[in-house]
Amino acid sequence: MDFPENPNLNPNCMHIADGDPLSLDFELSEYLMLDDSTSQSLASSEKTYHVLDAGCSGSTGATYRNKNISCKTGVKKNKVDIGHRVAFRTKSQLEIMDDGFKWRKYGKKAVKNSPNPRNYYKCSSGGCNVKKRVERDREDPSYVLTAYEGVHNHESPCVVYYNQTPLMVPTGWTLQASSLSSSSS
DNA sequence: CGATTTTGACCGGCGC
DNA sequence: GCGCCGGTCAAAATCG
Repeated sequence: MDFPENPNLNPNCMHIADGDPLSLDFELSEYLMLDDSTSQSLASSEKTYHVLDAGCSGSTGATYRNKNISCKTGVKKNKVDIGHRVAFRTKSQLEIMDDGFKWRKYGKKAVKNSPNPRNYYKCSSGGCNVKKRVERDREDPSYVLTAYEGVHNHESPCVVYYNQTPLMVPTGWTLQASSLSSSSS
């Protein structure tokens, strides 16, 4: 898989602080790796995801066509290709998941596909233009769809690195292989 | 008092 | 060309 900038540093990994206040019960049901080179071609509301098998070290699984989280304006020709996109679905009451970075909300939008508003966050660290998009699953309001865009070029404010582990799983998270059938209640 | 959130306006791309 | 839609901006409000 591609973690081009920082081999040690997962682009969007969860940095779990010790004694993390995350006591809520959410389970990561899907971890989706968005290959940007393929997403260039998206012109409709369908998008191709590469499923990253949870618990398996960074292997791209089969492509997965289902949701339409993302949209057309993800990559602008005039803008710098931030290159890295990760989306995953999390079962959680709260959509604000503390992944160790500081996020500043900069927008909220009601999207057509979903009855739920979508929130836009930016990494509040200067020079780091990683963005994050959070919305509730339209079919499962108990799930939260989170999409990261870009790679952090700095360390997390509360750094706890688990080197060479592609996916950080806080204690209490239940990872599931990326099959929809097993992810639902 | 600085940082963050809120919220409506604005902008650009795309389909018709 | 126009309208729709998603994404971003920015001023005001709020919070710590």
